Amino acid sequence: MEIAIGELSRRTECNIETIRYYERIGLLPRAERQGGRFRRYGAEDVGRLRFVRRARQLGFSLDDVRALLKLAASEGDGVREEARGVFSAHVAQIRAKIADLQSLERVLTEAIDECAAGRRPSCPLIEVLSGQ
Amino acid sequence: MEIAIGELSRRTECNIETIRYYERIGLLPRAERQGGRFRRYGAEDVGRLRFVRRARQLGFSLDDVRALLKLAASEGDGVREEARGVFSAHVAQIRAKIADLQSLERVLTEAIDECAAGRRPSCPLIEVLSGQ
DNA sequence: CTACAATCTGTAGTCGCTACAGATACAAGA
DNA sequence: TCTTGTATCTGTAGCGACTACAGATTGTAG
Repeated sequence: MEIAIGELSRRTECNIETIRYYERIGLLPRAERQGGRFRRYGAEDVGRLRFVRRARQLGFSLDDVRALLKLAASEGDGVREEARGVFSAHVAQIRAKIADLQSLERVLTEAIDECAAGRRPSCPLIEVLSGQ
Repeated sequence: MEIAIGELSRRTECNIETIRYYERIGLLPRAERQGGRFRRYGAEDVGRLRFVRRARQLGFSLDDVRALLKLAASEGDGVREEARGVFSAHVAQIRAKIADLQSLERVLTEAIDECAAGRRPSCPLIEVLSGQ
């Protein structure tokens, strides 16, 4: 199986420009060129890029993805622990982000409710921003 | 009251570079210069920049902040409704983001638990990324 | 007089793409 | 044969919201 970049893009649902970008930053290995010009890919490349896309969908940074690719390629007892480390750290970040957003939501919702109540002479939304 | 940029930075807890950036992109008005060189600020500038920083802490984009600044400066019946529109749209975005992150959290946590259970021969974390 | 802090302008870097411009190669249709 | 269209190529610039310099200049304290 030998496919061009357009076909790889279709199969992985990854933008062509993004594929070239990943190659440029060294996340993907440099693709072989047909006639020194056109990139050619095989089954392994499809798998690797799908892996990358899936990790990105799960919110991992490209640096994380790099580490995970390495782990996926290596074997041994340490792999599980290391992968668990990357995943746990990521989940911790996500939880922190969720907590942040929830407290934002609370403040904003309260201000909107206050505004809807319409008791105040000036707009409570603007007041929230103007300070305590 | 006439203060320099360093003092403004201290009073608003906003980076000096960021203040200059805000001026450059037209979010803040161009500051008067003392001797044609050093920026000078007054009480109104402190208030405005605090407003901006508070809005940013609440997650509003700079474009939103621009709109909110305009609303805060204007008077009339429309202000409340317009402010409510900006706030509601923002809350909706935050809720969507929270939902996204929660579903990420679920997927990741399940994978980690599966890994901890240790029933599988290969690492479930890597498998999650490798696709079904 | 000298040292140091504060300020100035302008530019480049961050992250993860995305969108061009302009060149080149190849196949199908008139 | 010529034209049209598609696919690819490289290289660069843009997004948002800063942040971090370099290198110049000015103000203040000892």
